[in-house]
Amino acid sequence: MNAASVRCQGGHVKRKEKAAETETALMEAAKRLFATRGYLNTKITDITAEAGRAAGSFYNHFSGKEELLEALLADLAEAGDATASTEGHNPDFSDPAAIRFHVAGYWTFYRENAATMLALRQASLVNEEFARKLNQFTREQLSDIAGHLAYVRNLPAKPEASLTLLAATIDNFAQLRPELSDEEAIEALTRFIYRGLNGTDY
Amino acid sequence: MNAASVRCQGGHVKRKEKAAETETALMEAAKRLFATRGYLNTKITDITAEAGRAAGSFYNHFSGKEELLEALLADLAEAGDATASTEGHNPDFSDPAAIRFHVAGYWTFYRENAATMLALRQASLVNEEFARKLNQFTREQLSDIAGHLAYVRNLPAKPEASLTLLAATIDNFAQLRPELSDEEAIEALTRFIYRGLNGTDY
DNA sequence: TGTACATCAGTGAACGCGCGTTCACTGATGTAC
DNA sequence: TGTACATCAGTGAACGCGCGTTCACTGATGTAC
Repeated sequence: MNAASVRCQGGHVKRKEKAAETETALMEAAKRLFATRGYLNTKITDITAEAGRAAGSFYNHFSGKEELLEALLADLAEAGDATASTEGHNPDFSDPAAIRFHVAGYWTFYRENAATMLALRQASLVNEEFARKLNQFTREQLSDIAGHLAYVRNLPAKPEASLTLLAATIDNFAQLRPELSDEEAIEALTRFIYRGLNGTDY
Repeated sequence: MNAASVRCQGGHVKRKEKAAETETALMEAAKRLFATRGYLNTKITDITAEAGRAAGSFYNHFSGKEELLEALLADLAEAGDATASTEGHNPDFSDPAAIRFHVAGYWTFYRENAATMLALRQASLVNEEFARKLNQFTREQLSDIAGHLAYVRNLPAKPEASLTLLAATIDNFAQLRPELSDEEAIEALTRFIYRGLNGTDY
């Protein structure tokens, strides 16, 4: 019955499989709890209970909650890279469509990984190390976009500052979760950012 | 020598005075610590030590760290109201000067109360109650501005959403503390927001 | 004004809760021969 | 293939640290007469 107790031909695979199952079970359980009660309010024993394992089992896989979050961040970075690299996208930020494309990409990325994003933000407040890592991650995500600003003729400020303005807007707007549908939110952000960067409407 | 041991004519004032002194000493100590190590990382015994009092003294004044933060929030609200009410300001957000005025006001307010703002944000992550209170406070601060949007002919989105865009931008930009002087930051924000709201440059 | 008692702010050692972390143990899986 | 031993993932009770919170005590201040 139990999948983990089925013998498979090759031998010496099942033990690692079982361990891997437990590890992902812990990570998934953690994400679920982070989403509802946040990273800081989630205890290690909450995670093991949610995953249906004993408390001690946690330490077979992670040295602590921080290491689990690092694993989630690694997944996030992978997902982020995957999204970014599959794009043969339009980099011309004087074209509203290009901005809309990027806004939509960020929006859905944030939506799909909200639990981990929230956890990272919370961890950053308490842990210097995570503040650095999250900062680094954000900068990597933005590096792609930095180049796109070169297409804009009349930026509102220095390129560096303009990029920060763009990031600040979209990032905080996503966190505030205004009472708008995804489409409305993406449209509002696109228009505001397009205007802010270009100084004209479309 | 010690101010608290000087007898004053009226009698029965000194005891309350001393208590008040200790209370403000605790609040000031807390703000200092919140600014450097954050609200969540600051222990009650850290605060009493920083204020030069015994641990037990804390509970003569506050039932816990939350209540101390509420007191800081009350001060903040007072300061916010004072700033807002002294203004006979220009409400026309189709005029860049009006936007600049408000941006500058928020910017310096945030700068002067950074410790409490940070503490509130951190507390909100862990404590539902504070999330509501901070939200309420922000909405009060914004209520003034909501009216100013009526002067704008061609908003980027529904008034409600436009207001959130404005708030998201300025708020997160302040938190990110870009490497700009105050003047540059205010100018960059003003221009970006003016454009975003009006759809034109100035 | 003086004396005796009451009250209050402040003290700091001690208590105890919550939770992270350990560790001896179990049973299943893998390995050696 | 079978047997005996080794290894490993998982268990959960127990331990102990950190820190919030209490409380009996002190000395100063206020009050009553």
